[in-house]
Amino acid sequence: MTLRLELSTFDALLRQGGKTSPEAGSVDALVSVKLWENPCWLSFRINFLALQFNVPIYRWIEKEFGLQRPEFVVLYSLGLSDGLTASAISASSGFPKNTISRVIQKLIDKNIIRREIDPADLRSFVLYITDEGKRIVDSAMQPMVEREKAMLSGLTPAETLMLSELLAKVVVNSPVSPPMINTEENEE
Amino acid sequence: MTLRLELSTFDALLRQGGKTSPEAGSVDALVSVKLWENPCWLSFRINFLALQFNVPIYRWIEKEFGLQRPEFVVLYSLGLSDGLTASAISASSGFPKNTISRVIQKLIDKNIIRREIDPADLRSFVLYITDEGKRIVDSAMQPMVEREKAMLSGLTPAETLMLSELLAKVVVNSPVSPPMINTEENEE
DNA sequence: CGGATTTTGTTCCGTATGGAACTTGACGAT
DNA sequence: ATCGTCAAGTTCCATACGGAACAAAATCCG
Repeated sequence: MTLRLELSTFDALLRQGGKTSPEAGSVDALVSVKLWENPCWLSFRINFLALQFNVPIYRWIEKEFGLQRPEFVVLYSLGLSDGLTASAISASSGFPKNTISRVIQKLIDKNIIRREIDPADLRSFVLYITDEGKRIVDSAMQPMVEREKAMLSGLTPAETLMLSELLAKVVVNSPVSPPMINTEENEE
Repeated sequence: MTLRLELSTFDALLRQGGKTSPEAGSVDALVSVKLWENPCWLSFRINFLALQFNVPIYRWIEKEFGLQRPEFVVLYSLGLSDGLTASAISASSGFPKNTISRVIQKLIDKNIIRREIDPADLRSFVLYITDEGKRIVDSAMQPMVEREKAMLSGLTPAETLMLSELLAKVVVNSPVSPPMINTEENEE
């Protein structure tokens, strides 16, 4: 139990990182607290930004194409890399296998994707996007990119590039399938 | 309609930002594609990291304290800033009001938070964390911070500080309650 | 080879979730 | 004042979600 949690000045610095504009009147009071006085600054900022992107985008996609989030995730994945298996999509997206499976059925019924047996492995299927599916992904792409641009509009190009690099580094480095090792006490 | 979407080399640069290690054998194939060949690099990286943090942490919290995500979010919010209203928590967390409302009831039943009438506004209640609630937040804090540290372990302190600043800047700048303006076509 | 183990995808089922309608109180205008 | 509008919370309800158990095929290994 050599582990010690010290609230160093550097941690405080991290937490308050970027608190350049002291007024910052634009942001909600509680959001301010969660931004600047939060030991878990990373997870708040990440989750906040994820919501900021997802909620409007997926609401729009639902209204526009009648597809809900996991459906579109599968479609988008195939748009990026056609010919995937269900488990590959599940692994990369974080949705459990059964959700992906259910959603694949729906997409096949809607004639948005297509499924072929993999002769090499009779358990799994290979999924392909149809023309209709391609059309949907294409017309959804621009609003999504625009939304990202809007979110990044406060950064300079250099800062944006830096952010991109740092996030990628964290993703690559991030321990895969984190087992959430039982920290200290494990009384069951 | 002066808006034009050009795939400049800078966009490509952004997308591939930080692709320093060409081998990068550790990361899943589809994850690689979504990282490096994705027009929506921001949303993927953000969502991926959010999952990377949330899934193990909330699984652990559920097992350890019997609280599910929105319950803990309410509790955590009060831990950061006691004496909030339901709507403030809803706004800052992104969960809809009814979910927060339901969850508050549960937490009151479990004697983890407490509710008082706001004499200034008879519609709303002010919420306070109880000693039991404080105890839970305190013992959950360390694993959460540890998880963040683990995720950031690939960055130098300087890079971590930079990431903190950039994320904060994006959060502050991010358009509040994005209306998802109907981009171009709006045929209904 | 042949039985144990792992992997892929599906089905079952209880429950958490969020949209919509509703109640009650605050507020603003004429 | 009183009406119309808005804001805070609650309730209702359909459904999307994910854990767990499952069938079938592949893989491992003696």
